Amino acid sequence: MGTRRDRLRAATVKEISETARRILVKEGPEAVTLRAIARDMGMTAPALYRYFGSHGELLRHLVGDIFTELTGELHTAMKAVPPGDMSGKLLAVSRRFRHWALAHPREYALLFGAPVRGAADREEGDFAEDCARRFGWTFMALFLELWNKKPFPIVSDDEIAPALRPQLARYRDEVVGVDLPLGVIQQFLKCWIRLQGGVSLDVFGHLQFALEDAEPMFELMLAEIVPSLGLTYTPPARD
Amino acid sequence: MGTRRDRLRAATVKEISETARRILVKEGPEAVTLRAIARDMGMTAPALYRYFGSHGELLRHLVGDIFTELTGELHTAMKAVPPGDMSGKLLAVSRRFRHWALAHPREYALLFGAPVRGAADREEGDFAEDCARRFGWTFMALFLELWNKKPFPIVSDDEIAPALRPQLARYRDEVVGVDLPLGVIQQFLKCWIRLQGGVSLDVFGHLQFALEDAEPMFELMLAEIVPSLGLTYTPPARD
DNA sequence: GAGCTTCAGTGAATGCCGTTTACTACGAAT
DNA sequence: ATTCGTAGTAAACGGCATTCACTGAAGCTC
Repeated sequence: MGTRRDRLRAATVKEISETARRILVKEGPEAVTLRAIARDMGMTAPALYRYFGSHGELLRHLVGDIFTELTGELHTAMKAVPPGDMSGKLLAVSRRFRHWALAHPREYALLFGAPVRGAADREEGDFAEDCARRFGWTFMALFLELWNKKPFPIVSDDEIAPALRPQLARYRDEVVGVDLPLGVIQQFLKCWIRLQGGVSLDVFGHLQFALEDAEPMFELMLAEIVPSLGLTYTPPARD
Repeated sequence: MGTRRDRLRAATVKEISETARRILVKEGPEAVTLRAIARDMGMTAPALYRYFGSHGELLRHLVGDIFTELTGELHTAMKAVPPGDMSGKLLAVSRRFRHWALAHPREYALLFGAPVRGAADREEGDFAEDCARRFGWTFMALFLELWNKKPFPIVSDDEIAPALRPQLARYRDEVVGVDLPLGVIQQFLKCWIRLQGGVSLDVFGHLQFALEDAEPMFELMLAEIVPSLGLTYTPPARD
């Protein structure tokens, strides 16, 4: 498989990805056109069809790359914390997520914006889909570790809304694949929704009507979430 | 002002808006092109420049219309509740917001999606900007009414993050224009961020990795928010 | 090494798009 | 009745994704 042709091909795919990424960062998602990419590479647009079936497919590949990068960031942040310090890990991951999002708004929009673009027509067995799943796992794994090491308070199954139970059970069985009380899943989703919901509003500028810098509100949220998981909140380290 | 010409002109503007809206709903934001609108109206695209300075301006007008419609919806929901029932009002408005968002995902994306499109380059004194402000007021007014009628527990100014205080003060003075403890503003933002954050994730499909119907999670959120405002949560009425 | 195949890449074309320009036709105002 | 403002048009420009027929070179087979 290491034939010369294959290596050249892989190199070109990589160059396309990097070019697309550069355009995305510098000029925004709508500027990531086949022609622009080809122009930057000294090629013509139709040549890109040798590597990607369509503009959308290229974008989806880009989405996958970005998901992978983000996942890597989060793992890095987690590893920089002493293994036993679960509060530290959760805070580190959450803050790194927000930080990455604000530092890469174009990329964040592509990953988590409204799914109107061609980038969103993810299909089964999709590269981007896999990367997104791995990304989701990062948080889930952290929650599982926390639950295993030091169970946090949860509600019993019959305190969960009846309409919610089968959904949580399905997610647990099909995606998580670990035997857990439904309350753990519910708690995970509650936290994740607050976390990502807040970050999305911030990145998309929907808090600017009131706030120039939403970090204190984010910390306020963390200060509420973290104790609800039986952990202790610590303010961010000074820079 | 009531000249024949003006009336015809206003009618055409209205028809353009309606056509754009219809295309938005049926085929998504990227299909709302000048040519498509003109085609649907039996015109040619350049004619639309008699009414809007550019594609972006037309979209911004559309955004304004939709904001106004949404604001109207929320007011309607509020009026359907006995005037003294503050819990009822808050729940009604919140649920109606979510309901409208899920029933109008294309419109919601245009209003609250990632601000990449030409629709987002709002300028000062913009029509869309005004409508957005009025929309924001709907919730703020509800909060003010609640605070005046039955003050909810808030934190004192010195318990608020120092970096947050001037921002909250600025928002209070410049936008709200009412003398209030900063804690009220902070509480308002906390609630609003949770509310809109959750709805956005839901509408944009970012909860589908786990949930098919996120309503129970939304209700769970309301059941947490409402008591924090000194109100009592009531489950939604059966259909 | 000759001949055949595979494949990266091109150029031209199609049909979209926003926007500009020059032009026409008509209603209103003088 | 003439003038003027204006709604609308057609044609054009440049940009877009995509398709198709083609070229040329690298790789493989005998």
